[in-house]
Amino acid sequence: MGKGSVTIKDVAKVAGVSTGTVSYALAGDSRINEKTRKLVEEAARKLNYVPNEVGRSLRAKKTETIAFVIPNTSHHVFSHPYFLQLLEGITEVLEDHNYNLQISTTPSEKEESKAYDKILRNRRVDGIILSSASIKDRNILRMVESGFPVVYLGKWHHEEVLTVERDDYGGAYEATEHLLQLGRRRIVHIAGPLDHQESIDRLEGYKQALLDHKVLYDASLVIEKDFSRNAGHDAITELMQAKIEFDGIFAGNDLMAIGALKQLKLLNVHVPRDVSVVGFDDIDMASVVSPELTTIHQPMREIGRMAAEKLMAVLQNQGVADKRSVVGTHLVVRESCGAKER
Amino acid sequence: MGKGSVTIKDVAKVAGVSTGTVSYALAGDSRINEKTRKLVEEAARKLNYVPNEVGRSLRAKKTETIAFVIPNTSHHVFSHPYFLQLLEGITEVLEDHNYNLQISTTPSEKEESKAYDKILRNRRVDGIILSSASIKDRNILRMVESGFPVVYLGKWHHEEVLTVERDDYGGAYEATEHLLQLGRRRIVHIAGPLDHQESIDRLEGYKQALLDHKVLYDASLVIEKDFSRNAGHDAITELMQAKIEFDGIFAGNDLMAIGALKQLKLLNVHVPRDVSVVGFDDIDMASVVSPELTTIHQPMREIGRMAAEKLMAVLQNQGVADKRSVVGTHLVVRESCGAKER
DNA sequence: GTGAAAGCGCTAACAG
DNA sequence: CTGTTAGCGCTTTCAC
Repeated sequence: MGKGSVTIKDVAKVAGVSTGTVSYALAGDSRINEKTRKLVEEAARKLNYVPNEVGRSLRAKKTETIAFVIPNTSHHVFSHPYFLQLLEGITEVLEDHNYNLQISTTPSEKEESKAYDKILRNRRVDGIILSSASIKDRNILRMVESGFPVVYLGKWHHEEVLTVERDDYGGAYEATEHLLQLGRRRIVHIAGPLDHQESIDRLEGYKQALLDHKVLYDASLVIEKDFSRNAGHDAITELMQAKIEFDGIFAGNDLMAIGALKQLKLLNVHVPRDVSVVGFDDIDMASVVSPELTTIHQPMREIGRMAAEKLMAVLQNQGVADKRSVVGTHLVVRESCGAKER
Repeated sequence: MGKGSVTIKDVAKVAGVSTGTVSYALAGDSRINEKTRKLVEEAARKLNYVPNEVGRSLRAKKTETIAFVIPNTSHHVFSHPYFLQLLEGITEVLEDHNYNLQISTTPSEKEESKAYDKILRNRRVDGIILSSASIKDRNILRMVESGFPVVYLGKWHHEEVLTVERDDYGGAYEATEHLLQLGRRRIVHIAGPLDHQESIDRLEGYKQALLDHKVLYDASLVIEKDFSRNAGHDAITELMQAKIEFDGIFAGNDLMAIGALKQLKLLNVHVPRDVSVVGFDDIDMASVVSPELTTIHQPMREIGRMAAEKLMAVLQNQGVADKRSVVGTHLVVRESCGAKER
């Protein structure tokens, strides 16, 4: 436990060899004599030597660290429960590969451009997993198309970009169809922000399901909100005030569905008798609310895993099988739709 | 956009000065002539120069990165919703200080010792925030008392260690007292793992409240579980099978309380009429379950902020005012205790 | 006010 | 087989 940290020089001195030999010995290079290797290992152990990763990184030009980048205000993303699952999936894979994970939020809107640039070029990380963002975000564009190893969590219009996508369209279609099959015809869609691709796709899935079931699309039934619980709450209030009739709700995510559920209860609208509700995400909360929320399940942890695996493959030059991966979603029928009562 | 990344040398060449001058100029050192500074800045901008942080770190012997270390299986911690709030608080502060955040999980039990050592000595981070862990964990001990800048999230027996603590004892006392004041006398405590200090303290608070209200402590009413939703569920099942009577439950955390709530409903035990339930944490879920969960609020985001602030103070040699910080908790009365019906 | 050069800790090419 | 050494990119003395 000396004062400064112990370096390879210290080990070399104690073992009575050169630093180069220490480096080779500790790396298990076959050229090093068995005896010397033991000697070096002994010295390293005695001194409690841990290689300085910064020196190593500078030399190797890689850090064995990747960043999970969260665009825009961190607050927004952190409020989403599925973020944890994503993180869990990512860390699992990184552990296997002995990689480190850095969480990067981008400070303020204004500084975003600079912030992204820094992440890309300061060499602190070897690659990034990029959480999905507004399609208007020019910085995302630059990041994704910079050539820097990036895996984007969402759909991207360019074939060469590595992505892990959910089937937003298909999930929305299934959710809406489920409501239609239950006999619902006036189905509200509480959409997420429509500058987000996932929101657009979910809206499209909703529309297509209506079309296929010969139900006229009514724009007044679609209401754009911001993915928060309050948003679901507000959506109901607004619909009621506008005296818009509806017998079903397909919410763009579970939080909004849960907000809606609560407000409906407050207004004495019975779910699922009067209104059937379906969400999207299948967060933990969905199974504890009452009535329990019927929703579209997304395997977020698996998505995290896949993204990390894909990035690892690139960084280790293994080549990725599919640039695009689409993970399936499926309907989880609980109580809020009324299907179980039939 | 040359092939390799642009270094300080490139900038120096273009600006027609030495690398030292570039470094000074970009740092805004007053010794550099205004004109030269402009020249350098211009060159840097033109080349899109971003300093290599690894080189900088090696030289400065600091990385401006801290680690948030999560002991044991990551899965366990990731399943706790408050983790996000903690993370949010930490990142907020780090952003202000331009520090990076690394999430470090410790792989397997077996490897823990080595893993901790690496974190401490590989120089990839300047300091760590350490999530609370089992009191039996010897590695935590070593980390905390290694002299490396550490802020521990929880109580520590040694005065010199920096901590941010919740008032587990006080919160538990308040929760239990609330149940007592509602006339409950057979109060079950579903405790968290008792090798965790917070679980011990909550149990102590529970006991003391009983004592102060002259209610005999009955060990058969205390049941040790693992903080998960299933655990709450199981606890109820076991109590019922053992035919133990109770009219109140103080759960060691919200997840267990929510699990218990669900199982009680299944068994047609009415909450709060037959049994009053109080949780601990005040996670988001607590306000969406039905009945809504009365619980002890903990400001996790604030705790994250404080921990990060404290670590920043140490790393920037500002000296910390209080080595120990204890943040208050308070009771949030909702529906599961029955107080609102009076 | 600026340049030259040392050196942070490490690895790998080159010599021997 | 092992030692010597250059150099990753940066900052900061030390000269001039």
